[in-house]
Amino acid sequence: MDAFYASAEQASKPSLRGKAVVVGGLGPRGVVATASYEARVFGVHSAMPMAQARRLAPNAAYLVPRFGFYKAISEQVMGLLRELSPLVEPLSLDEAFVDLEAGGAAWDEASARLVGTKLRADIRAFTGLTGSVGLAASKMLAKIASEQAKPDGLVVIEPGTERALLGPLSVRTLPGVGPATGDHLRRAGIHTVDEIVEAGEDELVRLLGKAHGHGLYAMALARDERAVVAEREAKSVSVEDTYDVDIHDRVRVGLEVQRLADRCVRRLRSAGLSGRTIVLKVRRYDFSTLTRSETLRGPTDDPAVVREAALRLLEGVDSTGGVRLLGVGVSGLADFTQEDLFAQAAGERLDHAVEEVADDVPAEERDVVVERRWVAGHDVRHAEYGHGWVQGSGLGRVTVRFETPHSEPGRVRTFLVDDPALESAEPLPLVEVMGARPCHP
DNA sequence: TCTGGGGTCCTACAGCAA
DNA sequence: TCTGTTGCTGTAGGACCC
Repeated sequence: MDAFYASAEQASKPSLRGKAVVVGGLGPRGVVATASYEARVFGVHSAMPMAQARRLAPNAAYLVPRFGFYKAISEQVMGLLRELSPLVEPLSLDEAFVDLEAGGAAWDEASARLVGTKLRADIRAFTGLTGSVGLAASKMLAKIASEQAKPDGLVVIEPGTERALLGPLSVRTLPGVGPATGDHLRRAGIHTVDEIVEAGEDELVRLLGKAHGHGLYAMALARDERAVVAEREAKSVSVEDTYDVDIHDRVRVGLEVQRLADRCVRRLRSAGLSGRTIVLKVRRYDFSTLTRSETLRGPTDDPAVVREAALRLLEGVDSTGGVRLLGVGVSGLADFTQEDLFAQAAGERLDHAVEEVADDVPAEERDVVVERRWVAGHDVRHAEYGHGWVQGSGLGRVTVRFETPHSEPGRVRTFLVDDPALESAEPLPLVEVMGARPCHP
């Protein structure tokens, strides 16, 4: 999907169409998740600090991501993909590999092109959004093709043309080459894929280590035999929070760690999992990050056990100077819990306590309900004016733009934050209900 | 007002056991 | 019995991806 979160917001809010839209964390330490193509013109891009984005594009619309909304759209798209083949490997909410051969949907370039074209039309019809398709003989090449196809396009890499196409491209095009590896290669005088091939496999292994070296050399030769894997089992579950202001108080750090442990366990349980290794993550005031882990004798999904392990790990961490991020994770997962009867009985008592303490709402969203009731970008309904979305709030006021995915750009009105006529609302479907699979986020 | 959140995979090293 | 090798497990950190 092209600039997925931002496009979904533009489809949902007519007044934002054709405008610069930036979706991401709006707090003092937020980063950009997605920038619309209009915002990219100003130099705004993913992973950029939000503060920098605001300097570059002060007039863009800044919105908090609505994952539930995006997930509903994503499920529709994934449904369309599964009609093509049982082998669909989602990479994220907005990207997936499909093995067209396995589905019998395509067997040569012409049929593949036809399938891709129809898919793009279907995505547009069912979601109102545009997606790009890359068609090639391997995952790596399909990915590169889809990048080249963006936005709103289709690119086929024909068999036999792969090496010539890859050769002049930057090493950064290859999957697995990020900033660090890119720099490493650059210092060795290797800038393009061709130069990787020229350097030779031994040199690459010397530079990057065994696994990475062999892997990258194969990729440079366009050799990629990785299969499309439909069902991937999770290997770890984790939660983390970055705080608006560094935490110095050791007691508060301990409380936050316990909260995170509880949240992590709730996620673990809702996935029907338990795990053996508890991981504590701490990012200090200077952005240095450390992890501490402890492996238990058997897997657990007991909140008290995870909390205590996380606190033990915290004891060995120096937090002088303050911490900006805390995280708790569980790995070594099993799809069962292996506890004796006594532990289970004790666990049940404690679980009860946990569930009363907090529902499964992340801290930011809880704040939203309690303190900042109106979140920029979220849908609302007004008794008199109908459906709209929060454009901004502050100083006891909330500004709402009244429009729906199918209306003209709407008008803006301002209310008191506690106006009884105003209530939060669910997102409206992006495509008017028709046919068998209406978009119903 | 610098730098999110949720993951995966790889490497290196220490300790232990065969 | 001592020593060296090998392989596994646990731990920590780094890179990468969306």
